[in-house]
Amino acid sequence: MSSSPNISFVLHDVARLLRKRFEQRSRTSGLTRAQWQVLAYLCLHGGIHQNKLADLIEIMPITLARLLDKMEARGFIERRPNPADRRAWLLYLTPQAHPLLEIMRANGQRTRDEAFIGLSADTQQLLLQTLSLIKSNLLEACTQPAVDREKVHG
Amino acid sequence: MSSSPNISFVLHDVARLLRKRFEQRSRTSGLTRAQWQVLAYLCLHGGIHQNKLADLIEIMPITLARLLDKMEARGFIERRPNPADRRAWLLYLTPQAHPLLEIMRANGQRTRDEAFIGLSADTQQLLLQTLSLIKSNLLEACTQPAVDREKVHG
DNA sequence: TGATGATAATAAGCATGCTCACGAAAAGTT
DNA sequence: AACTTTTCGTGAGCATGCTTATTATCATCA
Repeated sequence: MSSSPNISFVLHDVARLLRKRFEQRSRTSGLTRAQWQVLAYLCLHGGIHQNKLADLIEIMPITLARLLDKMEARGFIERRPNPADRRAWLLYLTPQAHPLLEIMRANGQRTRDEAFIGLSADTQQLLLQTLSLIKSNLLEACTQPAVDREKVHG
Repeated sequence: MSSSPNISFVLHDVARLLRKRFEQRSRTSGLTRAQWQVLAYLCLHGGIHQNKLADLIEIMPITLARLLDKMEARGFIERRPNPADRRAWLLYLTPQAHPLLEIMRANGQRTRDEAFIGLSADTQQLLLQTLSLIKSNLLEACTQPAVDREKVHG
């Protein structure tokens, strides 16, 4: 690491702060960032399986299962049995989830507005492109074994 | 959220994947990303207090305390008593931490190399500048109260 | 049909981040 | 000196992410 700030650390900090700010805003609404992401995807893909949804969001199925447990307990989503495959659930938003969509969307937008002060539309566009490329590089890399250096003096 | 991918979600994904890939690489070395960050800062600031270090890394002091517990148990750092202030510890790397610095630096560099395939040096530089600006916006924003919208129909 | 393998969801257990709360010690005030 | 406030570190408890392992069900093929 050079003396200039490490881009990975900064990126990590930004992600953490975005989440923190979003959740400061959404505390009374009762949805966290991760739960809101699930809700947003589920809104577009009603009736999806858990593993498919986990694939879309790119998290581990078990991570999604835990999120869904909480959201189901709060009445925002439901798991309907799938007659064609008794292993899999079909996921749906409940009616009471719909008012939240608008609120969460607005909270996300406000958080982004705060975060992007001083950035031109072009810069934001470029940022999105750059991040998308990095994400696709990393998704590819993560599927390949990573050879660690030996413990000491490898 | 429009139909185009939300920049916050992508940013969050990239941070998560960077951490995942780094830790795939570092598994046998026994240091996680967060612990490596602590080690890197501590290398530059031997003798610092916990709260000061937490401030530098911009995490909550309690989060740092937990990290230090583990790193102390593994013999990578030590907390020395501070005769001038019995509340505060003075933090130091141990000698056996030093070989790890090089290994972790190399792992970080390799992870970044994988992540930044296809990005020009200029684009990387711009990315760093952009992220730094966003981070500073968010640090500012987080200090101010966030007014939530009312629960429903606010 | 019966064994074998793949897939859906979850369990167990860990790491890291947070909020809230607390005790001990220092610093400031009267 | 005594009281109040601030600061340092940590405990408790939660959320989200991971790896690894398990159970139930489905799919395949001999």
